Amino acid sequence: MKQLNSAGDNRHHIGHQRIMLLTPDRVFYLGLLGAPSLRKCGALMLYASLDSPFSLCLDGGHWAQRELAVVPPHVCHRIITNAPMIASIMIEPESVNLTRLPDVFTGPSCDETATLNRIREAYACLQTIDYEPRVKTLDVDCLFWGRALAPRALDARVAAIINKIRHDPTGHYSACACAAESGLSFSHFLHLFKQETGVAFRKFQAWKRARAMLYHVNRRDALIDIALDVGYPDSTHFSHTIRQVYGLPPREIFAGSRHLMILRQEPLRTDAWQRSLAAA
DNA sequence: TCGTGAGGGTTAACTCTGAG
DNA sequence: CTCAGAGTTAACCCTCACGA
Repeated sequence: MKQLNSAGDNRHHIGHQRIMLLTPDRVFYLGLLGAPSLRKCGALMLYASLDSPFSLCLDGGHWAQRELAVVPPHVCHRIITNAPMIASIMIEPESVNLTRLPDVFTGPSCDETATLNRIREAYACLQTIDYEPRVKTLDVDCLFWGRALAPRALDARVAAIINKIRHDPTGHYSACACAAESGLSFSHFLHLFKQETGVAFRKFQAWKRARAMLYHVNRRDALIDIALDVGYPDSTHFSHTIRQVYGLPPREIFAGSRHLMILRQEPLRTDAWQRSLAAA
């Protein structure tokens, strides 16, 4: 396994292993991008190039060439790259204190080169893993940002509902039932939920369900089976929603993910991983 | 047969306002 | 801070058609 460098251009370390780390609050993806049309994810997105820059268009605005870019949750965007692989990181906005994120997310004061190098180093480290370990959000945060990201303080009643959805995003939760469970009226629950999370209850649920698909992207079953497993009523609805969120039809996503290694849950332990955590 | 797209009706959810 | 009601919105669900 390779020892991680702490500085300098490390792009030569990154091989061709496609990898995705999945925790309930984070997705770290290194792999094919395809040619997505408009996409709109419910997570805070960070894209990082591995070699050549990519082009990004936010909310129908101007195209910009970038090596590193942040897209806020639920913002329509389009991304194009000629590079075979791209790195992307998704952070569930309700899981972090948005005012205490690393510089790259919060403002122009970020040292882009250093951040890019750190991300590339982290992915290079991930690529040295030769078995399927289990992942903890805390470990991955330390690897990528050098520290655990500060959690968001949410109203306990909203947090309880969010936690329930996090544990089973494929389930169906009516706002009415959730309100009753929280001891709130229907209208106040919806109001409080949006106030706390910044997103409407239904939108939140729809995103979590679309996100749950990621756990299945290297399966070879029929899409209808996967759609049903993820909680969609049929393949039509599945196809439509996934295309809206990821900008690609499910068939294309699954075709591009056949050789994707998926790491999930907890805890994750390798020599290189331990070294990088110790150095962080 | 399977995956996808489009259209239309239904209904749950959203937003706003006002009141206790 | 909480609740209730009314009007609006959009997600859901169903059906059908088309192409591979």
